[in-house]
Amino acid sequence: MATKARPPAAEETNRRADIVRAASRLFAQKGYAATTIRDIAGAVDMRSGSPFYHFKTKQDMLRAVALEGIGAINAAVARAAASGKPPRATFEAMLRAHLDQLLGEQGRDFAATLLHESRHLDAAAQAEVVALKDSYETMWQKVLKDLKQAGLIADDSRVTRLFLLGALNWTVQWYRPDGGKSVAQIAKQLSSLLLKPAT
Amino acid sequence: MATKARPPAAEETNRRADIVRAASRLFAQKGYAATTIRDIAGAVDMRSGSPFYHFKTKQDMLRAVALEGIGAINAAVARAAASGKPPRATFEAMLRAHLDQLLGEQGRDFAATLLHESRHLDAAAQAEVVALKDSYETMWQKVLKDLKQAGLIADDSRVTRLFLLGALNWTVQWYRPDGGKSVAQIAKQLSSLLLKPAT
DNA sequence: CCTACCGATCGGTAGG
DNA sequence: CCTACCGATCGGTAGG
Repeated sequence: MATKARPPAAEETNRRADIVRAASRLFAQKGYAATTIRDIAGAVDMRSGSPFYHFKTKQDMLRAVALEGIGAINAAVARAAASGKPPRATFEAMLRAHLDQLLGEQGRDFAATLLHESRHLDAAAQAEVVALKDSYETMWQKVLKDLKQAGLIADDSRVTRLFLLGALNWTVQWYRPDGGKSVAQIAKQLSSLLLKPAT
Repeated sequence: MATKARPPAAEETNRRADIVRAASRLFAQKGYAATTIRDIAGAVDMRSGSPFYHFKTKQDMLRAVALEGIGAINAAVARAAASGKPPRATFEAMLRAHLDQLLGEQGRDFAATLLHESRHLDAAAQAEVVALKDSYETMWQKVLKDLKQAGLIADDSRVTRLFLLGALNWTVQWYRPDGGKSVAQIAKQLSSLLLKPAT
């Protein structure tokens, strides 16, 4: 009787992923509370009762979206942070990675849900997200320290980091993909604003 | 028959203001969609039907909160902008004024609702808010120009302004009044981060 | 994953 | 401003 939990069939995980993606878009657009199970079901051509075959509650869907959001940002920025380049180049690569997740087609609905709807998570899920966010911020703390040691920034305190993340996360409110600015340009501009010019 | 609209009695406007204040707190805490008319009524000791004596719809309450929010920020920052001091001092006074509205007890629920719930406004009300926001941003555009002419900042472009407002508005997410930092200290720190040191 | 459904709750209203 | 109420909608479930 050495039964292990059977790995889910490909179709099953696909349908589940479909639901999560549809939920991320609707949560990002209308907000969690204003999004209906029927909205989500309709977006993936199911009837209203069927999403509950994949998720126990609506909150579990939000949890899945938020965790995928912070997970993707974490992974992308971690990759940039580990590039082994000098501080300024590493910093700019991290800015690009973060903005790619927030503004790019792949991640933006997950990121927007993470940023704006996390308060609707229950306490347990909120704690999960906070833990991942903390480890995320540690990466920024580290580059800021490196930048300071390289003499590229005057202050690497907590508040500086929060200003930086604020400027980054606020782009969600105003960035339009058709606005003529690329993510790379925006990253470069923020870097110039914060760091001393390369002499 | 020269009847003018009778000015509302003091009690009437007080009760209305009570509702708006209670709504601002609940919208800020739980979000617009998750806040119930019964929540609001209960917070001002009314029965569930009574708020509709003062407002036609729930959306009208949101509109009142949002307009009061942007109005208060606008007024406070305009006062600071008109101080006639040199650019750096004016800039710092504007930072303090903005942060006072976002983080101070008076304005924070209105500001949070404005920042996070405006998408639930109908198109007409949204246009009203956007118009006020535009005129608000113009004030920042002007100081940034003055700062550049004074050689205190390298770039006064639109994106710089949006980074600045992002750093400011994001404070709502992390600032705790009991955290040991005053609004004035935070304003000073942001000013130092963005402007060249006074030589 | 669908059908059929339930109890709860919601924004809003009529009449006083 | 309250009482009493309405139709609509919501998250979730039983049974297949």
